[in-house]
Amino acid sequence: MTAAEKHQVSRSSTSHAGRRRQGRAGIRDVAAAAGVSITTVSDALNGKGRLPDATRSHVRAVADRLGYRPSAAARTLRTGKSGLIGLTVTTYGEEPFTFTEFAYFAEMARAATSAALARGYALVILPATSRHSAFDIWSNVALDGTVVIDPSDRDPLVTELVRSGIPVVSDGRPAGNLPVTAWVDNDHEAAVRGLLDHLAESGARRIGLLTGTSTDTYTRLSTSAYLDWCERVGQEPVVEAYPAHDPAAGAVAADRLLARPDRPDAVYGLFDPNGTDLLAAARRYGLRVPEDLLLVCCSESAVYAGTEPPITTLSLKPGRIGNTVIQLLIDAIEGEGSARPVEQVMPTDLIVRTSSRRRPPRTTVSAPRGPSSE
Amino acid sequence: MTAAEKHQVSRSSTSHAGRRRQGRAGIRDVAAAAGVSITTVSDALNGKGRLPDATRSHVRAVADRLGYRPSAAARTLRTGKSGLIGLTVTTYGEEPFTFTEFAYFAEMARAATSAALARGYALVILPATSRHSAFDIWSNVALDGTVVIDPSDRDPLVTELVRSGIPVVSDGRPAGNLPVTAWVDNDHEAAVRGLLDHLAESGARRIGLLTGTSTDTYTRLSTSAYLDWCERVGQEPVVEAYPAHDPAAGAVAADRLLARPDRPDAVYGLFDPNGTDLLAAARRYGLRVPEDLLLVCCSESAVYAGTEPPITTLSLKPGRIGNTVIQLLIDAIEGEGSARPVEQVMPTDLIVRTSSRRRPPRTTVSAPRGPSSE
DNA sequence: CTGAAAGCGCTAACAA
DNA sequence: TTGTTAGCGCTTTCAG
Repeated sequence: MTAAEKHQVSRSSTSHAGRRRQGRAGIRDVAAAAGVSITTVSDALNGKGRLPDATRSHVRAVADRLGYRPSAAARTLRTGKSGLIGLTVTTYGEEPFTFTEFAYFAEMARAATSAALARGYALVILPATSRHSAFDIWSNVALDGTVVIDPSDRDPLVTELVRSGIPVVSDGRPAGNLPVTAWVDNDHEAAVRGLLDHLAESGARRIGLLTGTSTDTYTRLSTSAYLDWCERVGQEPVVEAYPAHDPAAGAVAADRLLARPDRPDAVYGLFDPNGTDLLAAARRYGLRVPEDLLLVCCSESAVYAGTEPPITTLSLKPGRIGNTVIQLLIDAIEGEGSARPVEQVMPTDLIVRTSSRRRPPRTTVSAPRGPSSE
Repeated sequence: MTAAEKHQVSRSSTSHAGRRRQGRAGIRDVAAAAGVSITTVSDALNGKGRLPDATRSHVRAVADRLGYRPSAAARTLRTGKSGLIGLTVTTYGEEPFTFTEFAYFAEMARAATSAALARGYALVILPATSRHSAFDIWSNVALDGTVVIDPSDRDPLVTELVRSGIPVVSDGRPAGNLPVTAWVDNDHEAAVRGLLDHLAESGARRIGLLTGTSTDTYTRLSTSAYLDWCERVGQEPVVEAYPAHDPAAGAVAADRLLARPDRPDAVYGLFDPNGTDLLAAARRYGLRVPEDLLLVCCSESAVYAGTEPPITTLSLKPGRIGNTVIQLLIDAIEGEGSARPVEQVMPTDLIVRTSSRRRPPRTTVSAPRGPSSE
């Protein structure tokens, strides 16, 4: 084969003598078909350079006709940006993504996905551990940045990511002094204080706490805020703790709390299922809610609007958090690494429902009671 | 600069004369530091070739010491595999991922993520539409395959993906004759027949259906199975339909169904929130469940185990579906495209609870009733 | 305004 | 057994 022949062949096909006819059209194919250079094709398609509109639209038409799709891999290699953001939850160990269990994760992830997409990025769901299966999936995907939900103390994953130079933003303030790029968290202490005040205003004399045995920041901050509040108002703390991972344990702990001799007349439950469990326990002990027992739990679940009675919840606004996390991360990615970490504390929402109102409005009580209590 | 000098420089640094000192170590840096060639480094790290164990471990040690992370982008470009699988839900329009609303998506996505990770792939969450923001995010990420949940008729996204040669597996059978690589779906007709039989066995004389107004496959198949069943047993159909997207409409429809002159003594609701809505409606009309009204709805939500009374649900087993979808997709990706499409129909589970049992067992009734009925 | 050429970092033939 | 070389498909200076 002469040089000329070779040249001709590599023009019409994709370089290697004539084979690989089935593969998608490449940028050279488009260039050849449009009668321009590959540079012009690239510029035309990316809106770079200053080509005449005629050339631009011609190239686009040809590309369309050939069904040309630029190779993301090549673009990533060349530009160093993949448009991909990792998302992981490290709290609850191996199993990837616990969003089934907690509405918080679902909403947070949804908002984060949405926010990322709006800025041209996509989320990749990754496992909590660095070494998952045979080979490390983390280093198999080109990430522009990573969101870590609830990083644990001295999380090795975070450390490694940061060391390898990729921005990391965490949902939940990092516990040890993890070198995250930025973090977003709720003001858990203010939230607990606020809701305890609300319960006290509703007439609570002795407020109990249903908390977890683990040492994550959320549990720790919330519990100590409760203890501080008790000390401030001079109430003896009434606390039951259980391993939050275990859903069955929650029901038992709820029961235990209401079985105590110093039974509280109001309870705050830190975790999503606590409301249901407490309500069931109250029913078993013949306690009316809210007359005999005021109830609040931290949850994003919609079910608490429909229980009997509806239960007051503390919402952490996970959607807002997910969105903020993504904004900070993308800012860091695109801002060429702006040195000092950003910390953002966000407010919570107490959604007050019947379970924590001492006197529910007459109207809603009498109307539905008619047909239901036969 | 002489050729020799140039050679020397490009050995010690990363190719271009001495600059770019801050970037992560590349494969050449490792090769230089270990005193071997880059091929040897590549082989040692990937377990390819047949190097002496000494070399292998030496190279690994050096790579570790330098904090070497291989470039996923380069690997992807070279090998043509990214290890990335797209995940999208097209049913409910623009908004990416509706997993907040339906426990089905959450569980399906969780299982899919887990299954993919176990085989060395990660999931990327992508929007339903091809043209999302300014530029097309779909063509900005290198995908080895895609999972599409509930593709709509002649989905342009699916068509385009398939045309560009990437395997697509759908959760839910494709409606038009979309050219998906494979699909997985429940046997919705058998499920509906089974649950109607169950209701009839529990004593139902007139079973109503709460369905949707949209024409997706699930709604269509379930509704027609209901109508067929009615015809077979000689019951006049009692149907109320509402736009399933609108949560408020569901409650209204539930109410309408129980307000009819030909009020059913049993109801099946096709969508997740129907159980709660029907229960509320029943209460409003003074109907006891299950004594006056038998209830079943299709849902993955755990709340139905805790309602008063617990409600029988039809589970589509989304976890199993998510897992199967991923297996089929990865098989297609790694199996070099095995021609003919694979169709997989999977069974459902009817989780029978109090709401559809005419006579609940004595034991579970008397024990808890003690403390609760003061 | 357009084209040629140089790689991005890696893997896989092919040589040595 | 190890090293050399040729690209994967694209973007981006830098000449024309």
